[in-house]
Amino acid sequence: MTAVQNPGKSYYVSTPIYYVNDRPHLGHAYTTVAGDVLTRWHRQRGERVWYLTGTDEHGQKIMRTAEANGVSPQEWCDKLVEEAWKPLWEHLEIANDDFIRTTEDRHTARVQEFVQDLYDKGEIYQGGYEGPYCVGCEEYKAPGELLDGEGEFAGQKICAIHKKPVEMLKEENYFFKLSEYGPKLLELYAANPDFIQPESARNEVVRFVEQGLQDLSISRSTFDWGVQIPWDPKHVIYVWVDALLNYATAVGYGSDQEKFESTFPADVHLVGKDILRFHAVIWPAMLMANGLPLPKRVVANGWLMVGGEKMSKSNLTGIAPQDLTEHFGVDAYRYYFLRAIPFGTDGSFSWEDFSARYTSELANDFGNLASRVAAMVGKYFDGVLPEAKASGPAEEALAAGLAKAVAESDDKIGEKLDFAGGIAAIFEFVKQVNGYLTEQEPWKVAKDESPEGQARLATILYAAAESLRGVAVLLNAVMPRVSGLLWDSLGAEPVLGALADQRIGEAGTWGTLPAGVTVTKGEILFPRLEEKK
RNA sequence: GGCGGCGUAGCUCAGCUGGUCAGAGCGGGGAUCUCAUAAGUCCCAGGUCGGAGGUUCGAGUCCUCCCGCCGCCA
Repeated sequence: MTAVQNPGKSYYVSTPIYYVNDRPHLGHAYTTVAGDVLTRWHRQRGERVWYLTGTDEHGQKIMRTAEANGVSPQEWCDKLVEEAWKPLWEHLEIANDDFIRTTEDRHTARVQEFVQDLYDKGEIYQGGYEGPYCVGCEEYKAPGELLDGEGEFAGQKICAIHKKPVEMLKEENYFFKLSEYGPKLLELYAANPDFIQPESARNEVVRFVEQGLQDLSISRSTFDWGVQIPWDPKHVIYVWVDALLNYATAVGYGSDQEKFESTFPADVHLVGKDILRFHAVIWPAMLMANGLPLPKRVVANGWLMVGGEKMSKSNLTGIAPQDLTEHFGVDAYRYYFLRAIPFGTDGSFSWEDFSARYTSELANDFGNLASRVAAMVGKYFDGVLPEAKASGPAEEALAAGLAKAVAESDDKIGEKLDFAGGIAAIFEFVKQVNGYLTEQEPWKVAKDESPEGQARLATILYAAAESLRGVAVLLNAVMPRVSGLLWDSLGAEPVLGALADQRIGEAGTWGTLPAGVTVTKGEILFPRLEEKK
């Protein structure tokens, strides 16, 4: 990690600028939840944070989809954004600071300025182009990467990704001198090995750039759903150039310099593997061309495999996030994908695995722990958390376990974006607390009515409750609602303040939860799942 | 067609530069506590490490070929 150069700068994370051609699916939600956990974590470190998401609404594909549905492109986007995208993020408790739409004036005006700047600097020139074009990909294809059509498309060339016929297009286009940035990009990758993650993705990008870059066609004149080229309004700006700029326009580029300087560039651009190249090649080249600072990291997450069926932009499965949250709940949903699949690698998901982890990890290990501790404080101390006056080695071991969980999860979640590893560290501690209770047997100690026995009982239950306090703080970023329930159950808020305000750095400070708080049993954290389905 | 990568216990996966590397979690089986969401804790896995050769004193761990997946490129 490099030292912070601008102390007042926000930790800035973006989701991909999602193409709003259709409703969001599991893959979109996976990336967005990851970014939400990452930013919530950094907020709990006490940092200034900016979490951006938004939608890419231009391009031929959207135009045609809208046409097919008998509405204007803008109406189509409005409907999807308002009825599907924004509601899903609310549903999943995504705490984004902004939601930018590329059809908004604050974006389009700045995009024109940016492109005009490049034009004025000689980074853009006019040229002609003719070739096979895939509407699905929104890009020209090299003849060699096309497949021969079969069945209804027999005799035609089809796109290898979309399996649909390509069209021969001829355009007078404007080109960005991307080819000149190959060496600089390779230098960037070499000087910053972490710029692209994971490593497998990085290697592919490096190899791609090493083979030599072509100049990028950045205008289209065959349709008009886009941002006009300022000096030649017959053209609209290539949708990806338009879209990528959201990461700058949304944080004040060209309009609010103070905001821009305190936010830009991004610390982390989260992307799917399919759009990695746009973010790791074109985007930094665009910024270099206009003398703007480059993002710190572009991190690609892997594919989710469902029952062996891979999901992708062009192969949507029928699974909506709501199909899962309905059964498992939002908190468990947020937890599951990050816990079960190492971030950055492809991973398979199944209903059965989700169900198994829910029952074993969330309900039995974690939820039940909270339940048994609250029940005992209620039963033996009338719900008033007693003081720990007889601590010993067992309690020291617990405190050390919590400190370790804090350190490990902070490094893994907050720095390495290893959500699975970080969550595992927290749950190892949960397991340790269960083991502690089994060894200490407070239910037996409770029968010893001597002062020593009662002091020991008080100490055990205090230690268990204090452990849960730490767990609530650490899990808040991942499962805000349930962690809040636990926080309430511990009676912590009146004395310690809101859960979201608890600092990660202090989460391991043993003895933070003061004796005397009112512990209540409260709502079951993770109810057992219904047998159905 | 060229180049990554993958194929390890029922399931999901760890196994860096070759010699406790045959593992973890879950499921399953057994024991045990009883505070708790019939939850907790402890014990039990003998799987030809995709297949066939080869290098080596010794190979999931290196080489060759083959089979099956996946990605990038052409």
